[in-house]
Amino acid sequence: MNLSPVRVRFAPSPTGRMHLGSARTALYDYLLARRSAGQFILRIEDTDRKRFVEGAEQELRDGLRWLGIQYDEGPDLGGPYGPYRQSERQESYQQWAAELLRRDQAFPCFCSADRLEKVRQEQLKNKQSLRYDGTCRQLDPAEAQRRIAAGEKHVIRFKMPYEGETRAVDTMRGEIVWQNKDLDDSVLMKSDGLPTYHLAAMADDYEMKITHVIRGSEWLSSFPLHVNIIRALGWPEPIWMHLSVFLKPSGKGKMSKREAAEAIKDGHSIFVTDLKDLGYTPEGVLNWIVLMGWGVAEDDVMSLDQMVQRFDPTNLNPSPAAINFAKLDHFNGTHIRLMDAADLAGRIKPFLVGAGFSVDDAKLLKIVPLIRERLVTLDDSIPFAGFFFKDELTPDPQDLIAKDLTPAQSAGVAQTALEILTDLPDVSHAQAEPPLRRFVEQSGLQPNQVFGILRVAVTGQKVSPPLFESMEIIGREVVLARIRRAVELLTTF
RNA sequence: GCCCCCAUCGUCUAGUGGACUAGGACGCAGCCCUUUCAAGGCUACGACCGGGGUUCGAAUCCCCGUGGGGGCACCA
Repeated sequence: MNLSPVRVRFAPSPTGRMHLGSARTALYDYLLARRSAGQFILRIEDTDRKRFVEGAEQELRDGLRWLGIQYDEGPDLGGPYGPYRQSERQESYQQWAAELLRRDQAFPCFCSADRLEKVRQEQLKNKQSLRYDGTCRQLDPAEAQRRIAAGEKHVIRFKMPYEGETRAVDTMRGEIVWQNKDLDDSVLMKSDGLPTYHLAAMADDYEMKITHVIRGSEWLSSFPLHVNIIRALGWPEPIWMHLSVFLKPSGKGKMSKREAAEAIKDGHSIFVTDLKDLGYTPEGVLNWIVLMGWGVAEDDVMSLDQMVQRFDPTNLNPSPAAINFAKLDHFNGTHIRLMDAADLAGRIKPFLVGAGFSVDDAKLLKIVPLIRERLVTLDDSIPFAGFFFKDELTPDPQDLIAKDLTPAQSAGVAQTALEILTDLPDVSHAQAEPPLRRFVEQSGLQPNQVFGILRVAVTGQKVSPPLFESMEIIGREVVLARIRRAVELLTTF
């Protein structure tokens, strides 16, 4: 691929939450920019005042920051081509619209919403394609001028050629050809004086010197409009890539609101900040989404930097991809296992604190190696490490009874173990294991019967990190107290 | 109804005319390891949508079907 520096932009509209599709587009933008030592720009497309959502831009920025996708220019950072919010660039759009009018590549349209709707119904009835019928395109320019001067409400539409064809290249798909007769005279400037995406995005891309446009495939249908606007104004054309959409897990249809809610019920989510709260790591999420639409032959576990090294946009896959949360779990667990203890401890701590535990850092650092390979999400640290920070445990007495043993027999086992441990200077792994193993052998019991009782006694749960390592961290006094308590529970069962 | 895009294991994908007995990953199943749960190791199962061409040779190129997806707003 060509490695001369690119300028790419991630241009979301602040109309909702940041989802996986956006994150992946931003990631590809970032990878391409870094790979070529170019710039990655964040631009906010807020020309729709009706759909504006307060806080959406903040969530976008938080999401990007959390993922580690850093932009070089943006609304909060500034940059040489600002402002980076479309609402702050209105004069520019008005000028370009005027220029299009001057070049006879656009026309004012006075059609009312009512009339347009009637036309649409008619077309629907006649099974025709749904598009503007060209009424105002025929208007005498002087007449149109008079009506504008008189203050009549109007929009500006692009004058799409009636004949011939439009050709444009998408790097993932090659050349695409449209018959101009199938194309529409789309609105460029709304009657409120604000531009539509079509004009605003093209003008910004031109003024911000964007070289590569990476966007969702939902833009494929307005692709010919966009290249025609660019060509009408004589601007240089960027290189285009239209990314496939994400399909719901079943593979049938794209992610919907309903499906998003379904995922949340399942302990997953398609929203970036939710994933963070659920205990997913940026590494895991990034590794997961980078591979949806792009493939590597082998070694698919990658850090962001490794992705930068390997990313090749000519290898992107244009077909839609079904979301697979099991794979997110896999990548998240894998990256957790790759972290060093201090790093992981720092990430786990907020989850433990959030669950109400007061966390001792030194202790947590010792716990981390024990639980690291058991975590799928950071959130899993709560069941695996919580008991280390509890003052008192109340195990279910039922759980203290070993398989094939009576409560009384189980109590006897616990009592013997308690005596063995009491005689020891400490309950370190090295000190505690040999005598307890000897006890298992002499008693003729199964290891899991003895250790099972102790596990529940010491950790309060049937599933836990390794027993001896856990006891060592918990410490002699607490371990003995907990086993004593278990004996009590079993004898009064 | 119209326009456009897409098509390899259940899923994400590698594959750019001969190196394909179609590779990897997830999941699933089995085994090993093991005091629980994991992790790890090994093994198994599993795909070129269909039909026509082009070619000595096609998963790969072309056409047609079929299936899937996106769009057809004064939303992005």
